[in-house]
Amino acid sequence: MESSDIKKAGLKLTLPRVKILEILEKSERRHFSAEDVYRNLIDEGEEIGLATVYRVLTQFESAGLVSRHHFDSGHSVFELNQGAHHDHILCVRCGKVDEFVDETIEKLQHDIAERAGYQMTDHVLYIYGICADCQKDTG
Amino acid sequence: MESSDIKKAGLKLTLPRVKILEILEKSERRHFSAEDVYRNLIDEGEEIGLATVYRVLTQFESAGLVSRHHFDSGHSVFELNQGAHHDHILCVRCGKVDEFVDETIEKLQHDIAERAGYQMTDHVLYIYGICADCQKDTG
DNA sequence: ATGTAAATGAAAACGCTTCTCATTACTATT
DNA sequence: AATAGTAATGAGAAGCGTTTTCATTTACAT
Repeated sequence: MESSDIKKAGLKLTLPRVKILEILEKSERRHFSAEDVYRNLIDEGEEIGLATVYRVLTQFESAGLVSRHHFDSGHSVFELNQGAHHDHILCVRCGKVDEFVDETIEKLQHDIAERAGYQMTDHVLYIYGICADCQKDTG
Repeated sequence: MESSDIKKAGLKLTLPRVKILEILEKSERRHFSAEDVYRNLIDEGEEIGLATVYRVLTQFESAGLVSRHHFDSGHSVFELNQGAHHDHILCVRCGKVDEFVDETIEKLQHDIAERAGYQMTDHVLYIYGICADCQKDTG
């Protein structure tokens, strides 16, 4: 994933787009809200508007560079598309996000869709729970 | 499910609550947005505010009478809790909602949570696709 | 009947996201 | 390197679903 991907997506190479892609790539974090990205930009001294962040993230999504998730219903979370497909498991206490893959579940979903007469286009699987750390904290 | 369930939930028996529960019960529809419920009330000549609809649905959710889903990220969808747990498969063209249960997936989710050190509290599984009817319509 | 706390309706506020529009910047062409 | 033409940007307003506020009304225990 590099700036050339921006051009491949048919988007002009502009500072906001390059900076936003950099933030998604360089951070050890993997999941960002638009606000998260915006604050990172401000911290780096970049004067990029929140509207632009939303626009660029949406364009990146259309281009297949990032995925958008709706973990908790309140706001969107963006994640750079790298590595294979995976689902998410989230801590309802601390907000931690882990990832997992289960081939059996993947296959079963296709089977279910087929049996129901649907041509499957996508799926969403979130597991919510209390992570190991949070279980220790409050019993 | 009857009005007595409202009392059991520790809620006073009021006209808005009774009417809303009625709508959820009587309709052949199973999934309602707050707006859907509100419009049904208006159509029946009830002068109940949208704020009340939201409040009552939220209370019903806390009481375990209804479940709230976030199918498409835009708005919440409510469903009366009756029958067993099930997941949803949705048509991205016409918005149809079907339901399914898969014990294997249910079990695998628990296993995954356990393996990741999480104490599972909930899960969300939505399959998106094009339903049989919509496949016919546009090929 | 009566008192008290809970519930309601209307409107305002809210948080996240998108839109508007005047200005700026990128890229292709000369 | 200069220019033209289109796309991208920033700031603020608007949009949308939802929640809150607050004065008024209602249900329920006494």
